[in-house]
Amino acid sequence: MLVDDPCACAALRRVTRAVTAAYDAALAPSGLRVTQFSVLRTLARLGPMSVTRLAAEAALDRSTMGRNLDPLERRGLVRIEVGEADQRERFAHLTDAGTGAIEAAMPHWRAAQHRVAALALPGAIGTLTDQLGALQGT
Amino acid sequence: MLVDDPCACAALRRVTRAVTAAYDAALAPSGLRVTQFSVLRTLARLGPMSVTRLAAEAALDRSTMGRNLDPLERRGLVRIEVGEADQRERFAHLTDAGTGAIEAAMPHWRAAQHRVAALALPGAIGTLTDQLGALQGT
DNA sequence: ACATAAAAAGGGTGTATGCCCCTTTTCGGC
DNA sequence: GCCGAAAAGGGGCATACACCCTTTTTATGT
Repeated sequence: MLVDDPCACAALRRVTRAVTAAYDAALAPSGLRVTQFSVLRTLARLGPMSVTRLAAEAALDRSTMGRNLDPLERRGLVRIEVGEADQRERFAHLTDAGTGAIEAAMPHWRAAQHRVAALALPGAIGTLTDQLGALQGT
Repeated sequence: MLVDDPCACAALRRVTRAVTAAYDAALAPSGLRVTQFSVLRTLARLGPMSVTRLAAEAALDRSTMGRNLDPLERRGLVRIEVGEADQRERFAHLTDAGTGAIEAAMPHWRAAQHRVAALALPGAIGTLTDQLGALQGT
């Protein structure tokens, strides 16, 4: 029945779990997961924005991003405010505590980045991301 | 603060979400998700085995694999039985319906494999998996 | 033989992810 | 200026994932 070929998706999911675990372990002292760190970093890079925009930046479902913000808001790292111009929008703002959390986490994140870079050929992940980016929104 | 370098983990998670969505869409006619298809395929390849062994094969947490089996058992694709020699073990068996589900899903899965292979350099995912496999169990 | 260590699984909790439906609010055409 | 379409979000549902702690069962050492 030819079921012995490796599944590209299963392989990718597997390696992603391993990499996520490595980043989460590295970031543990900061109390952030890599997913949460990424959200904070996006807000630091691009400034306050709506949940929809934040979800689009991360290529995540809107409702997923909304829920991912919950623990960050509970911990006071992010503040959610009703949009001024458009009252439907909820704007996510990085708080001072959020900025501090990023700064505290940065060295641990960089350590994880270097650990992964030491294992994978430079640009391997970037190349894959670019090539498979075509699947986005399929 | 140097927050502009792309996060390898975030990039990997993102591309994995896209690939998973593509496989899930391709497999939709069969009513299986790629995660479920992978579990069934492992059972077809290696025969009945305990939850712990199945989790180890997939490099997944034991409790996660236990819960992933629930929907498959509910749909009658997998049967869970208490181990004969070791009564602590729960053996997962592929049912006839499970075998049929794999066969029905195979052409859709192959289509997804080809679609991904057409976008990514051959072996790119395999190479990455091998290189980053060192993170396993860190 | 018995006490203890170790393994297998289950349940609880928390996060991550996406879909669908519903309400609120805005926008566009007329 | 009104009315329907479209967008933003929330809540419900289901899956995916991992950690902890507990219970059951097996293995081990003396």
